[in-house]
Amino acid sequence: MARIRCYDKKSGLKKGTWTLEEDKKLAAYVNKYGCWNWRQLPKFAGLSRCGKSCRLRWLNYLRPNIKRGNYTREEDQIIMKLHAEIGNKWSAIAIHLPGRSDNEIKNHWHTSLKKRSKHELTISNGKKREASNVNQKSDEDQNITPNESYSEVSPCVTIDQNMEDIMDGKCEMIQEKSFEECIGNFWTEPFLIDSFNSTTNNNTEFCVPLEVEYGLFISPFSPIMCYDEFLCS
DNA sequence: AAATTTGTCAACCGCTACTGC
DNA sequence: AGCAGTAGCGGTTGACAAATT
Repeated sequence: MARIRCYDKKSGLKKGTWTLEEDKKLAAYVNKYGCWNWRQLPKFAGLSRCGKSCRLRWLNYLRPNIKRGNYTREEDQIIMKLHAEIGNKWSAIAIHLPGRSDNEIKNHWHTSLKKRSKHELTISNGKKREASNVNQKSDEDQNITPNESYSEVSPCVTIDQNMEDIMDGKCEMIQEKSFEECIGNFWTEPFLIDSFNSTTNNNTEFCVPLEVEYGLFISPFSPIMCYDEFLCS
């Protein structure tokens, strides 16, 4: 859902919906240098956003292999099961659903699963009370309320295609690979510096802090590599 | 066709945890 | 131990679209 774009007059920072241009800047910057410091990052990436906003946008929308679209029955079952066990620990639940962000899972819970969960609980309690010998429907039937169905194959799409659009096809993006498979490609070149003080990527000029510029920053996903090593490689 | 209600979900906000000094 | 800066989490908001009246 798009939000009206606006500026926070106090901080001068932009709020609301992210534009394609902003997505491009953020994705290109994080792809190249990693998230070395979310608070400082927007300044260096040329974004008028707060670090929190950038972090959220990256984690929920731009990071590689993020899934979008309908949830599979299996995913729903996992969410409901884990929620029954651990409650609103969305980040913990998200660990069990690769490609889904905690925010998305939380939204999905509030919009569909909560109701369904209550519905199932009611049915389950009713059946217990009745203790009838009526033929029970299969678990599958019980788990799906009318008008709801799941496709055999997940209709989910990863964000990769969207990222391709975002990067306008000019930046090498990961496609059709799991995040684990991609980690190498994705993070192995965080220090490809076009120039010492700035770097240009798709008409986007970045500023880079010295720590990052000289390879002192260590991406959590990349092997340790200092600038000297980079030169030697 | 217009008005109203409901559902969805991106994004914001406030709080806590963690880390380094 | 205390403080400051930062990251991460979960609750909430609000814009928009779809459904309903």
